[in-house]
Amino acid sequence: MSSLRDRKRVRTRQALVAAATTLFERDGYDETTVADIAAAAEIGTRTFFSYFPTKEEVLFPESDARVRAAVEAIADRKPGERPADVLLRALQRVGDDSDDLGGRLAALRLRFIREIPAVRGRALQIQTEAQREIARHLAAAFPDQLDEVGAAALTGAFVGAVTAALQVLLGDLERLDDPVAVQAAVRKATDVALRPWVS
Amino acid sequence: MSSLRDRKRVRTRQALVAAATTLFERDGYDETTVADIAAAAEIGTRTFFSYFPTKEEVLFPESDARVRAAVEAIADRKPGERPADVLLRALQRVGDDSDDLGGRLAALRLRFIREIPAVRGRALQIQTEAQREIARHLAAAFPDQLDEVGAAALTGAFVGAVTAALQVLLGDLERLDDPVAVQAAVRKATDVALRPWVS
DNA sequence: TGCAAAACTGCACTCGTTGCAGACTTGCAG
DNA sequence: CTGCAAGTCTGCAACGAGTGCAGTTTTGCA
Repeated sequence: MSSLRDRKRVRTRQALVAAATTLFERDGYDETTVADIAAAAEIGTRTFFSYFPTKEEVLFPESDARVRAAVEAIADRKPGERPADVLLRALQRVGDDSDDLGGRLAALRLRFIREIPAVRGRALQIQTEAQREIARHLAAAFPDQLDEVGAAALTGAFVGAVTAALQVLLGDLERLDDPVAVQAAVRKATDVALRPWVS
Repeated sequence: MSSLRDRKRVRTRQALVAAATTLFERDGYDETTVADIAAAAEIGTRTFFSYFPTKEEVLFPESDARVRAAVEAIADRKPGERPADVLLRALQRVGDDSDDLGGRLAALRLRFIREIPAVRGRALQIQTEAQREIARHLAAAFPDQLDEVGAAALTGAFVGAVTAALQVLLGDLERLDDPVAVQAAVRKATDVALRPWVS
């Protein structure tokens, strides 16, 4: 049961994300201090760190939602599908999921991943962890065809290909805040990167 | 020509890396402050930052050597080789190169990549940049068979596969400071990950 | 209503990192 | 060899992220 305590906690968390989004949009990442964000959400500076362990983290709330989507896709496999097919479907579902919350946060995230090393680093870490988690589930789903290492290699190849392609495609975009263009880039990246396996 | 100024600068830089290595081994990453490293190398704390932009960076001197090796391998291609063949050779050469300087720094690096988020993040960034550079050269080497996006996807797939496999294999190792075991893991990772392409 | 657990907060502190300004070195032209 | 311009080294002051601590408030539940 979600007690009052829990609901309040969720509300405060969302308030922090909202406040951070607005401030980041207006002033930029480095120019916005944690104290600013906390004040805008009407909590003490110290308390911010009981909701998010670092300043970057506020840009990645719900980073596990995508993983859950992929894991679901693996669970939904039909008999006879091969590992690569399942993985392909899982990653496509993750891509579709990327029209994130409202989009403002997502746009900021893309921008700061370009601009701020600390944010880029965190994003890469999250991706790496997600990738490992997916590989684990994939290995579990095909115990006779994949060991842990093989599953990791396969997943790494797919994710690496899509990510690298996407990076080039997004690099040419000047406006990251146009969801249509971003979505198109994501789709094209998966298409190009995974074409060799679809055949 | 390397003037006295330049030679001195190189020497100081090496002194910093050496001092950092020793201190990191003795006290750990977080417990060693930049001031400690600077003092051990007999320079002012402020001056440290004119040699390395951040504390992490001291763990990655010469991060471009590996890239240069790969680029060379691409340049050395024989007529008739296909992009995947060339890339394969390039990555194998990078792997062989990994019995780094003396090995102490390399062992520390592996350990801290596991333990310290900031170091892990930086390592991933460096890898991403290296990957892009390699992709650019690959695209330039095969202008009629690869565009920028395709080259990035191919490179991303290879590097992603090897990295993910390596991560699993190294995860099972308890002693990162045994160069033989690490080297074996690297070799096995490339073998497993790239087997599908070798056929 | 009362009390224990959990949450919130300010305070003081450490550390990485930066801007600034002054002192010192080196390279080179005369 | 002398002197000047450029490059280097340094301490100092400051800022922001992040943490441990201790005291206060709030909430859940008996």
